[in-house]
Amino acid sequence: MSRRITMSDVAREAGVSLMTVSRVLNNKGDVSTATRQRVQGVILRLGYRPSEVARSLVTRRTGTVGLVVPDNANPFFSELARGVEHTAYASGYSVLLCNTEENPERENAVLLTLEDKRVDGVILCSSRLGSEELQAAVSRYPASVLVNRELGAGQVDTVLVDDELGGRLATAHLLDSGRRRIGFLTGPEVSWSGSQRLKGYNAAFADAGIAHSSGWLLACAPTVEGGRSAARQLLQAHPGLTALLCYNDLVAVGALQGCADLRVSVPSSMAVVGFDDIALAALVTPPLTTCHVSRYDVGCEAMRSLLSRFDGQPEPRRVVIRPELVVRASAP
Amino acid sequence: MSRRITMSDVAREAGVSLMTVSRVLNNKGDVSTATRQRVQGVILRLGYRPSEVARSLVTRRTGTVGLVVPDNANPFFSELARGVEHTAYASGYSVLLCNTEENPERENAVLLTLEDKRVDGVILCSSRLGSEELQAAVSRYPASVLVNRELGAGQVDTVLVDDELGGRLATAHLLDSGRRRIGFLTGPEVSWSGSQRLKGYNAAFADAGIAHSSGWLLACAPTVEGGRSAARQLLQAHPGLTALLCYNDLVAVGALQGCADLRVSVPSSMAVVGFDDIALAALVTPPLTTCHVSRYDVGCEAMRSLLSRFDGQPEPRRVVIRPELVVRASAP
DNA sequence: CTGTTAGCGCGTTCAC
DNA sequence: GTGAACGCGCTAACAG
Repeated sequence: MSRRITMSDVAREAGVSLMTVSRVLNNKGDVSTATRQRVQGVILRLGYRPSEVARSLVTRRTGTVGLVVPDNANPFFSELARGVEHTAYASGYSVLLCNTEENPERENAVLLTLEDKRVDGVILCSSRLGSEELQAAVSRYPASVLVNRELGAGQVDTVLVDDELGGRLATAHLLDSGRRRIGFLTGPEVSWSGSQRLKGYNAAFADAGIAHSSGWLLACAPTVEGGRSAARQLLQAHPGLTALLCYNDLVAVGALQGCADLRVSVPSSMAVVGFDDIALAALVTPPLTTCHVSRYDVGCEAMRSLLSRFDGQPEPRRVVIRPELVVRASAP
Repeated sequence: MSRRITMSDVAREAGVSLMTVSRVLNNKGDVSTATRQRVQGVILRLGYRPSEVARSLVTRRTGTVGLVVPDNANPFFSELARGVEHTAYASGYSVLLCNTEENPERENAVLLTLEDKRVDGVILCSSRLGSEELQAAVSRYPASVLVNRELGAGQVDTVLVDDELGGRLATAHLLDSGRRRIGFLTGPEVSWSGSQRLKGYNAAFADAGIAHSSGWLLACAPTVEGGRSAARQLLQAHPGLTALLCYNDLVAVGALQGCADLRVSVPSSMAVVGFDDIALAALVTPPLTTCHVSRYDVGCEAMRSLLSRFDGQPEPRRVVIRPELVVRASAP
């Protein structure tokens, strides 16, 4: 590769100074129409492209935001990423994608990288970090948004799914349909959203004045396999259960399989409810009853919070997205 | 936010010159153990983090690669992105994620942005650009890899799925099972992989010495909805078809729905075969026969090609990934 | 072993 | 309307 064209190449070729080139590029100051057109001609002819690296060094803005997710292969986050990228692109921002692979050390490492790259902001999803660690982390960026995680009292921009409401809706639906012994595959033990859904689960039982047992709860990996093995384990320990609430749709699909393994038929003997309403949910057999959440919208909102900060808005935004129960055959 | 700590802050605090700090940071040159430890102490105490943007300006390397995909919400690309990111991370690179949304203008726009950001390389997936345009585009980066797309003769790094083989395997399997009138939902008209699979489809018929009709082909959007409506349209136009080969698994799931709409039962009256073997494929009813391709591996290989270029390897790599037919109930 | 001098490519003062 | 200086934060040559 030959040396890249620089601003001075353009300036020399057009017979003007660096300043004039800079001015036409940024539409700043007054430049006579004649020289402006001449400069623009040279820029096109030479195929000159200003270096964002050099520009960032002086403007102290990179036009880049970091997106940190546990796993981009999980449909929840890949769709969220789409929303982030779409909104970012519309405002001229780029997105650095980082997977933590559910590993806190790696989460810290990618956050350091993003700091080194001087991103203008960070969108941190489902962080597995402790509160102090997280607080310290977010304070190192010009702006940051937490998704699926709360911290302090309105100190930091946040986009949340109202998981407590979701857990309550799902549980209430099951109770309404006459199921009273409802198991709950709660996902990763440290999961914020999992604990929120558990609150909703407990609240629904309390609302209905029905007793339940903590033995009906079981943590699991947030995957199909995690759901399958956990469902088997829970159903064997508690054969009297008549429904399974699941951390997310992947776990619910696994639960479906676990039920099949044990010759438990869904929904006649066992109702299964998921969370998220990923594409899969409507397509498995039986189709999943689940809490619908538009993760594309979650991504858009998160990016929008960053943008409003970039625009000078001083107060943190707090967006709460309400899930809606979608009733399908797995829990009619 | 207060001013960031810079190298001169560290130098002043440690009582040394900028160069010495730089040297301990990069483990270059010789520094006495005493001063090295003193400097490292100051760095930790101040929480200093070198600016990658300043460093990039002088080293002319950003430690960042661009990943351009049609749609990160498509499982194929989100898993590929995971592979790219994993391999990149292991070698200290970051990934800028860009969606083209199947729009050539947007594809050109994101490629310009990546050029402006001075990425060290680009991974361009399923490009919809014309050959000349594409040639011009890739030549603007220090390194680039094409995925799911060929260009020239071994001029550029390439990772391909052997889609012709896949099309042949799938079609031959259907012919072997006694199905002779096989429709093909070919996906987007400009799709490279679609046209390759069509070659395999034609080749399998030729191998078997069986006649087929171009009326059995129909283009469609690469989505569930696209597959559903296309399947209905094709089956109504050609009621004699006994099998449907589909551009990808999403289209195949749509085809399953289209068959259900028309009261055509799968697999007894109609066999359906997909491509890619996304998670969904094994979970729908009936489970999909499909061509398995590890898109995670595709992503890893693409990034590996970039890395070998960064390491000075002059010859382009060409990786061909062979799909494997996974036989399930939709086409036994 | 350590410091000094130059830039990397661009925007931001000021003058003219 | 235009240009000459300077600096953003850091590394690559040279000195010493």
